[in-house]
Amino acid sequence: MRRTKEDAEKTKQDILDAAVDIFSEKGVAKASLEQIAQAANVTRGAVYWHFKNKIEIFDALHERLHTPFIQRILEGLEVEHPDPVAQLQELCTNLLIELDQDPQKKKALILFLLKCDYSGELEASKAQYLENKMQKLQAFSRYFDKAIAQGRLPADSNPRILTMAVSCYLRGIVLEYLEFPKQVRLKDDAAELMNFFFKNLLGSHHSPVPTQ
Amino acid sequence: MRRTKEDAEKTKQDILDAAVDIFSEKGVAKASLEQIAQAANVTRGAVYWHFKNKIEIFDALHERLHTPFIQRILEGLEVEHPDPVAQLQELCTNLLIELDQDPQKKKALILFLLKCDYSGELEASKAQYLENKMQKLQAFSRYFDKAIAQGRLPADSNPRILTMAVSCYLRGIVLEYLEFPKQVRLKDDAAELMNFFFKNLLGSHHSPVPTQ
DNA sequence: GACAACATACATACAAGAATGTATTTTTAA
DNA sequence: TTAAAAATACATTCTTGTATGTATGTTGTC
Repeated sequence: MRRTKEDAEKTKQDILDAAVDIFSEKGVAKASLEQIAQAANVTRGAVYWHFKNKIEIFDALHERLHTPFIQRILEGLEVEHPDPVAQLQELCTNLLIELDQDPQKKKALILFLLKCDYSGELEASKAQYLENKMQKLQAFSRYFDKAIAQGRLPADSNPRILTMAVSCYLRGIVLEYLEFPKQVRLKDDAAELMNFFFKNLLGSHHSPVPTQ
Repeated sequence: MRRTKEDAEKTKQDILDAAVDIFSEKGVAKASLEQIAQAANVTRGAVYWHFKNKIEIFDALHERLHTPFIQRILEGLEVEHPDPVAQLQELCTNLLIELDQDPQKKKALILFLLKCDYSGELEASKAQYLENKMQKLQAFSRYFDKAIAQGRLPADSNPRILTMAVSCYLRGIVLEYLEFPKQVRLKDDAAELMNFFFKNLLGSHHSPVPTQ
């Protein structure tokens, strides 16, 4: 059933969309290509035409999620902002609130944080995953570097620890939210959670010395 | 090949130990009982004698890990301590440092946090998992309740948010550590990470009014 | 205290289902 | 007409659960 190029591209996206559903429903390991094909209203033949195997589908989804996310963090670094730490706080809060409002993103994140493990078949994908994580950490770190250059952070603050702390805290919140949405209502709690965390770092401009 | 009761118990523990290894190597979903049996130097017959199926093995491991953990948190509540929040901070720090020093516990945690998903076959286990998590949250919360009763927390602090925040932060730290031990060196960083987090809550005894 | 009678602790063998990858067709756009 | 975009068919591989075999500990009984 030869289709036009646009049809083919749509089929491919249908397969990816179906994969998100099936993966997050059954878990990546237990999801079969037959199930994905059915959910996309095609046969396994179509799936194998567009993708080499399950791993390639997974990697494609991973990219589709991560690219806009890292872009978002980097964008903030371009903009001028009086207080980089406050900016980072806003960014984190907004990311959480937007997550709460975007079911698509939510499903994809559930998949990558809860429904997959990087053992065995996905081990090769782990390298890419780590690469992405490093990008994220570096981007976070640059917010703190900016703040330090502006003398806006307490003298005793350690940017490496701060970066790690933010990253861990965010990950923990997202996980708890995805797993137990009834307990963690991001819509209401995101701002307060972030506020508590950043309280230490704001306001008390220890040494408001201009750069240099 | 009837063995004595002690032999049988040892076999059972061997199977559980092997299961930890195989599960964390291949992931729970992809691990086969044949692989576990081989790692334990028995046949699948022995495995099926001691456990109904893979899920029962998983549940047994889960219990073996969680029971001492929750016990540990509850113990702290029995002891008298001048500052419950400082006590909680110590507890968290210690838990992290001990984790770094206990390869067995580490492997088990990797399994439950990174190598399994609760879709499909493990869905029934999720209820138990949630039950355990609730116990943990309540225990954490009781530390803050104590502190509030003693007037040792800032007036504007919200115990629900605090509990959530601690829980998320801990989870994030443990995850990042297990996944990237090279980046997060708990031995060196645990105290500082915890210190940063609790800084807000200590020292500034807003209203040191005795109970009532 | 010896010896049936039974239960336990496994090992082995087998049948059935599911999933994968590939080979082969079919249809139709270019 | 030829080659892309699938559908279909097939062989193979894994796993699982269960059924069955069997050797040995254990227990009650005389």
